[in-house]
Amino acid sequence: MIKKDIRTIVEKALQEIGRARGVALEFEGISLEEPKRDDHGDLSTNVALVLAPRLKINPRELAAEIADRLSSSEVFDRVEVAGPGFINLFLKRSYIYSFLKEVERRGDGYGRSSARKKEKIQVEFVSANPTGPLHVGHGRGAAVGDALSSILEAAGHDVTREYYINDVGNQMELLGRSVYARYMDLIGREYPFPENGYKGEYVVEIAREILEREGERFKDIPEDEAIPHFIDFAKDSILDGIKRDLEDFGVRFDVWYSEGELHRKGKVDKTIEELRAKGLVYEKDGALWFKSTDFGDDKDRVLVKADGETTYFASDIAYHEEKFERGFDKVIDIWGADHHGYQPRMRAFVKAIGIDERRLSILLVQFVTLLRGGEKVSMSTRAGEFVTLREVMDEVGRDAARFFFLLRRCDAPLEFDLELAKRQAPENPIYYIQYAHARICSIFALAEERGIRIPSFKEIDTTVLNLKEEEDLIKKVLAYPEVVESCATNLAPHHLAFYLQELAAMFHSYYNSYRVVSQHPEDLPITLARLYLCRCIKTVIKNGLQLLGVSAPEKM
RNA sequence: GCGCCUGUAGCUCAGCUGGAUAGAGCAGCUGCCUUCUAAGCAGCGGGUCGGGGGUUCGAAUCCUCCCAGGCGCACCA
Repeated sequence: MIKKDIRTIVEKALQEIGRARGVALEFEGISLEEPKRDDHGDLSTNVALVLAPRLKINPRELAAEIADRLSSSEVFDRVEVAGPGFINLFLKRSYIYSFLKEVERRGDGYGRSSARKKEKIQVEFVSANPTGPLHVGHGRGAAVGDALSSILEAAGHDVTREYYINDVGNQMELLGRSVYARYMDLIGREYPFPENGYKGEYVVEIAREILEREGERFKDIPEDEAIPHFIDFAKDSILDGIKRDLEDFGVRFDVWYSEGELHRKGKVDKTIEELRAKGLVYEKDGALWFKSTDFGDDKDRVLVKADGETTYFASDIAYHEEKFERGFDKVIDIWGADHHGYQPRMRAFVKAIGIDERRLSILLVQFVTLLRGGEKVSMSTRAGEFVTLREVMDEVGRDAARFFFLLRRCDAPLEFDLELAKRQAPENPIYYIQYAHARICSIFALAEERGIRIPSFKEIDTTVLNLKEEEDLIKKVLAYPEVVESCATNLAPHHLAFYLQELAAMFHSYYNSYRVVSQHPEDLPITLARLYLCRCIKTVIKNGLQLLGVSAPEKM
């Protein structure tokens, strides 16, 4: 808010100078940011450094000229030129503090904005095959995808959360056979367990469930006739479990998109035909290939195998084409890092159908290493020994799980210490933020007990908030909308987690040094102003945690 | 071999759309609960930003080469 305001003022000054010199000066490529050091002002800009070469004058000279014009504005206390030509802007306290009324006015909506250009964005995430329960890695993808979606919504976009279900093909076949084998086992028949079959305990449970419901009626039905039943039953059962896990994890999808459906309505064939019409496919060794190398991939890819079956890639490109056909301006895929090799071929396809590549973003989420008291918990998908999202949620709770997943940049591997995540101790970062919120709530409880209502902006005198700590807190609170915006443009939800930690740290420190609710009646103006400040902090923490999918408890 | 990701404090990591003296948490040590929640606060120590070269007024950030680790390189999904 403040930054936008100031930017406009600086732009105006530039225009004036440009006009005087007969050159068009634009703000593009220029930074306006909060310096780390206080003596560099509330905001600092490098305009002069960037534009001076274009005017062929000394940066400091240009800086002085700009500073001179800026100082006529009443929002600045003073404007200084420093270093090689930075312009440091010192804002009037009254000007900064006046923005605090926005926090009250917007309330739960503080931090939400209407984007300059509202985009229709699809975020596809998790999309785990319905061949087994979600594991921790999927959990990370779910937390990141959901938080990112919420952030994009807050930034004013129209977001669709989507899960793509690979419900056809070899893997489903293998799943069905695995369950079938376990079923035969249960009724005492000899049947070889498929090679590379799904060995997890859940497969046995599904077989047992079928036995309970359907009895031994598959005993004498030919294998080929029986297996489709097993596939369908297993798929539905696992998918139900996945949906339940995600729901309990607080992740809700707008669309569950079935790969089978894509085939049934002929979209896969259609996409292949389109490529054929463009001369981008060819036959070799009995298979049909897409010339992805024409678009930067390092080898061509098979769309239809020699046995006539289409590949996973074929349906995936059909799906992606349809995403754009459905009118999404931007498509964001969140993949496990093991799929990164897939990126060039998908991008190749997008380019092949003439879509601006920038409309597709692919976020790679790195692996999660689980630790228990510093020791690695071993996981092997192969052997069916992986820790499920459900187990982690049950052990550490939903809030801690979600928060831990969001605490790292998503393309960096994550170490998740289960002991730490559930410890109710200061070294656990999740409680730190929630605790700040709860503390504010309890301050409010005390105030009300003393008959002091939590004031609105017009009931306070902001000039009594003259402590350095208060000023810093206010600036931090006012920076929140920009943080949300930056998370949205950078597709980086972890920034919000860090911001909230910083805000909580500033609050805790303030809380320990100063009293909000004073015992002395003559301090009422200060009490009211501080209560209002707390109210703003509380709003930001609550709104921020909500975007991350973490609760903001009133008591802890 | 090729490609992608990563390399920052003892550990886990921010910072990387270039900005002015590189940050946080944890671990270690020292203090703080008759006052709004000690799940908290204050203080102390800790760094050749993997290495070399380059671009720039300015590089942890951009380019390049090298080194180390992870992952991927199917007519599997």
